[in-house]
Amino acid sequence: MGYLKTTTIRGNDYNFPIYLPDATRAVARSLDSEDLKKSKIEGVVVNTYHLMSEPGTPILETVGGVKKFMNWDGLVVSDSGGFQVFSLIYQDPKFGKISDAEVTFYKSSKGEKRKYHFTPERSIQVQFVLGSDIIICLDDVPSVNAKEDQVRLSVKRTIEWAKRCKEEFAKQLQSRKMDHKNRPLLLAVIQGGDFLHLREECAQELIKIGFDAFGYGGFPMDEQGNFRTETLKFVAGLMPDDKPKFALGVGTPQDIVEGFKMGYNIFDCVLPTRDARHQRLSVLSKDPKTLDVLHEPVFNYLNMNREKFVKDSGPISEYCDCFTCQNYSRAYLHHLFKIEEFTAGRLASIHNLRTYTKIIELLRATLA
RNA sequence: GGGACCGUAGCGCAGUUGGUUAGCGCGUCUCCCUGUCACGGAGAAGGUCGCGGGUUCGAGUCCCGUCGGUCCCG
Repeated sequence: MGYLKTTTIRGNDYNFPIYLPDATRAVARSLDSEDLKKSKIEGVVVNTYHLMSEPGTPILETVGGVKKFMNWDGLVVSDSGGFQVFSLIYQDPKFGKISDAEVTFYKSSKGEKRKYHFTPERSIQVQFVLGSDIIICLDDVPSVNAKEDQVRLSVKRTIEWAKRCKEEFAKQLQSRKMDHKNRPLLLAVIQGGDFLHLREECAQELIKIGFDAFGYGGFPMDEQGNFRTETLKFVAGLMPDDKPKFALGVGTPQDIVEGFKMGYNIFDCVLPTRDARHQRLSVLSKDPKTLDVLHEPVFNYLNMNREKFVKDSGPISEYCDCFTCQNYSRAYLHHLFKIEEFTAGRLASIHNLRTYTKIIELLRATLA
């Protein structure tokens, strides 16, 4: 037993750990697929909920799936949409309602109101249309302040739905004539909040059903904003070591290092791209050649909206080899942000993502 | 030489018939963002209202003077 260093999906090999930015609506905001490659990104996470409402499954089917749609030949993981649906509905019931059978949600955009029926089966079907490499089971994501009783129900529902997802997954494989060589992986999410016995129960049941990979579900941060170290570590320990462990929604570069130490293989997070658009840049704490990634703080934040950068002709980070740092100055980026030019978010995102992939490279090097 | 308008926070401006600790936008400075309804959110600092008189219980607001600026007519 040990850390899973690689996996093969549909004939392609992927190295672990891996960080995947969120391309929720089939685009990592402000970036195109070439930009992602510039940042050495190897895969993305798209979102079933968002893509089934826009552009919708008929169009995705016509264009031949997400990879062709966004001209991306890297790894594609599709999130089930559970996180969105539940966080919206728990936040305000006007967004929809939840029953054991299905989730009904109302989406209004540009004055148009539409009603969707979302089931575990439907989520899987749509994910096959998306053509993703890793399909995630629809799960029940309890709200941050949920009491134990509510969390227990969410675990129960998550298990039930995972079962239904697996059945639908098998049907899809059969009707699409997919075998173990060209089929996607099916990942189940372990819920249970901070109640470790519920996490344990959830993991055991899901393992019993049998999945290709497992994910940590829920919010990786507690209400005080602290990384849920204890829970994350415990949940990683519940997962089989020979299958990919996905820490959903994690995290800062430092969180990813911590997650890696716990045994997680896959990470996705909106932070680097959202931060970039909000002028918060991640920079390596020191020269990666001398950085002890496992034992030293790996990064610092740099806010580009500072007057002091007006005349700063240096790169964002002297240790960074990204497209932005090789070609543009802090002064230029500061200027672009000041005039609210979209290119600012793009160049900043390219940099932040490269910081993430650089840390990933350092983590991989520790496995060799 | 005559006339009009304007001087209020670093910048651009509001300030109603004079009424408690003078507002707004931008900027500045903090802080926040973790399976993206997120090209955003929260907060703070900063002004003896050009200057000097006067009227009034009370003046950024009214009156006189003065300095500075913009424009128009000679």
